[in-house]
This record gives sequence, structure tokens and C-alpha cells, in this order.
Amino acid sequence: MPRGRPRGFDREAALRQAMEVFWLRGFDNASLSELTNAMGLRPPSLYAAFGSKEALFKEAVELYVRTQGDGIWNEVPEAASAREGIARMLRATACAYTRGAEPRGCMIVLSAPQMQGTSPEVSEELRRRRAENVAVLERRLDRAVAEGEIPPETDCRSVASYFATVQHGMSIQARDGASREELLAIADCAMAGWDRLAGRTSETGAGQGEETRST
Amino acid sequence: MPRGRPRGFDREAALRQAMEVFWLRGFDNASLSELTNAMGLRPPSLYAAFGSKEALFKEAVELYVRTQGDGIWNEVPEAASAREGIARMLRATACAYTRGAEPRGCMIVLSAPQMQGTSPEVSEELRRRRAENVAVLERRLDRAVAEGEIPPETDCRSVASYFATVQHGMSIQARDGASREELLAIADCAMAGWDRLAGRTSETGAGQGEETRST
DNA sequence: CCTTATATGTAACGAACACTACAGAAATAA
DNA sequence: TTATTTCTGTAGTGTTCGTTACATATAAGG
Repeated sequence: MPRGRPRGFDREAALRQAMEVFWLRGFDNASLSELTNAMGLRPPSLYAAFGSKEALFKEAVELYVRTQGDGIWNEVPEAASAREGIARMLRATACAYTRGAEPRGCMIVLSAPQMQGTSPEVSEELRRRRAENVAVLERRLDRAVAEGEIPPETDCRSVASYFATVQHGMSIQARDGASREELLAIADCAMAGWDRLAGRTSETGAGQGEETRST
Repeated sequence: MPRGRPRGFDREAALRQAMEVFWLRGFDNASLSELTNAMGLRPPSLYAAFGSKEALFKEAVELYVRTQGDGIWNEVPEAASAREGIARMLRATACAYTRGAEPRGCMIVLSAPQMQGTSPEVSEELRRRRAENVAVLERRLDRAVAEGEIPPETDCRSVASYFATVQHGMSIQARDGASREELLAIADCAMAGWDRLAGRTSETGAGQGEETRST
């Protein structure tokens, strides 16, 4: 169906390799030669297929969110309770950040955290996605208020920011070499304040459950 | 007393300017021309006085720790209780990260968070300093156990990692534009789990105090 | 066949990077 | 004074950066 010479490489596979490089090295530290090496192609092919380094990064971020982030953030709206959703999100984070090989921590957090790199577009895109994650948490907490899981006087915005902050911090810990057990322990510590943060109206039997730290 | 031509600039003032640039932009993103511009000197003077970009950065980090970090971390060993020390550390963090102008968040966290920049030395140095902060927290918690403030079965290492994680995450939030009030609310949320994390043996009347969130 | 359209490899582009050779300037020591 | 030592400004070094011109290769449409 296409008119000219067909592409000689798998676009999706190449994008996946680019994602790994950006994830590991960040946007600015990832050089074109490093990217083309990992992707197995020459610069003109990269520019023909993706447009620019910046555009390639944006696609890589989308792929990251689609393939890596979903397993973490899907839990929040889908879980039966806000408490369970957030606890699962934190535990899934701990597992995702210590999965196998090198790239640990979150690409959205680590790719350009100074907000002062060569591309303001990239910084802003990542900030927007981080804010969206906070919003996901806040919406779930608002819903929990509406459903009577947590009391109406709960400061949903602050609580959402708090759990997002823990999740961001876990990226640094992961890059510093924290093990899965350590990250899981951190996740459990973060949940320890739930009753104080979101009252306790039983309803879901909030006092028990398996959220006590065991390590 | 010195033999040759005297230096034509204030070394400390120049180092302070360099610190600001590294703090705002990170190690790799801070270019030599940007540094020399901010410091008000030419490259040969910089290299004569500091040796290299990497050596300049290390001195800038020392200056940062000495002038910015002390106000935050001194509280931990000095406070009467571990609880008070950690709460003050988090509140001081919230204030420090929203002090006046641009550079927000922690230089130690934000300067090279990918651990994959051009200088492994720099990454390792920053990682070491982050680990030292965790150790400060853990030592204070150990002491609190010894003094009977918190129960002996407390997992001091995990609790220390947890509070360090919150502090790291606050750097990201600060760069994303969080206000002082938001960061203080996050700090209070982080402390909400204290009784669950470190038991409660009264001793310091842990149930009351001003740690309830107000915003 | 020829035309058109897209992809690829070679080989570069100008710009920015960290860094420095060199000569002159400004101080002390004799 | 002259010699010595250190700092400074000019003007570079070679390298790498992201990006692209250009010729060639490979497909479909006519």
C-alpha cells in the first residue's frame, strides 16, 4: 500500500529501545549517537520516522505511560476503596522500580527533574503528567468521600500530594539502589498514617487487613 | 604575602554564584559559559581557582550543605525527641524549598538524579550524601529506642528510609511549583503515621502537640 | 519501461561543549 | 632595576552535540 521504499526497521521496537535509553539517562544526557546505536539505525532514518529528538522523546514517554505506568496507576480508580487503591499503587511502584535490570525509578520523574534542560517543552510535558497523577489520586479520594469511605473533612488535595510525593521519592531511592523489600517497607510506612489522614468510618474494616509491615 | 599577581575576584562570592547555577540547572545542564557569566570571570580564572567543572561542583555542594542543608538537618540530632527532630526537619525542608526566588528543591537530589550523567564521580558523591542523610535519621531513631522514646521493635531503617523518601519527593514537588503551604501540608501528612510507625510509649505526650494539619 | 515516492548510508553542517596555550599584566623578592 | 610568580584576557584546541544535503536504493503507479 505505501508508495516508496519500505522502512527497513521495526518502528515500535526502535521506539522501545529509545524509551530505555531516555529512561536510563534522561532527556538531555541521552545523545543522538547513543539513541541511534540502541535503536539500530542511522540519524536520517530516525528523523524521517520520528521528526526530532524531542518528538521521539514524547513518543517514548507515551509508550512508557502505556506499558509501564498503567500497571501502577490503573489500580487507583479501579480498586474497591481509595485506601486499597493507593496501597496497591505504592506496592506496584515498589515492584516496578526493582524489576530486573538497570532502569529503575520513574521515567516521568527522572527524565528532566531540574525543569531547566534544553527543552522547556519536555520539562512542561513531564510536569503535566506528574500533575495528572496527583489529580488521579485526588479524584479517587473525592470519590471515597462521596461514597462515605472517608470523612468529608478530609483534605483530599493534601493527602493526594502526600502520596504522590512518596511515590516520587521512591524513584530517587530506586536509583540509589534500594531493594524491592526496602521500597515495599517504605510503601507500608507511607500507608501507616491512613487512619489519621482520612479518618476512620470502618465501612471497609479499615483497622485490619494486611497492610502491617512485615520485613 | 602571596607571591604573584593577586586574584581579581572574590573566590567565595564566585563559588556562591556557581552553586546557584548548579542548583538551578543541575551538573550536566550547567555549561561553562553559563558558570563563568554568573561568576563574573573568564574560563582560565575558573580553572586556576577551582581546577575543573567537576571540582567546582564538589566545592559548590560543600557550600550548599554548609549554608543550606545545615538548617534542615541540624534539627534531627539536636531536637529533644526523634519525633520532634524529624517533624522539624520536614517543616524546615518545606520552608527552605520555597524560600524566595527560583532555585527550589534540594541540590543534592536534583543535580544529577539519573545517576548516569557525564561524571560518575558526581553521581556517586551525591548518592553518598543522600545515604548519609538517611543514616542521620536512622541514628536518631536508634537513639530514640535507646532512650525509650519509641519501642525496641521499631524498624528504624525502614522508618528512616521512609522519611528520607518523603523529603526527596518534596524536591520534585517544589520544582513543579508547590507552595510553602502545600509542602507543609505534605510534611504533616508524613508525620501522621508516627504512632503507628514508632509505637507510642507516651513519655513525650505523643498524642497531642501541634502536628495536626490545619490548612 | 519511466515516473514518483519514500528510506537509507555517507558525510558533513554550524553550534556548543569542556578545556587550555600563550602572551601580557600585576604583584613580591632580590 | 631585574627576576620570579601568579593571575587575566584573547583566542583558540579538539570533541561532541542535534540535525541535514545529497546521492543511492527500493518500492508502487502509470
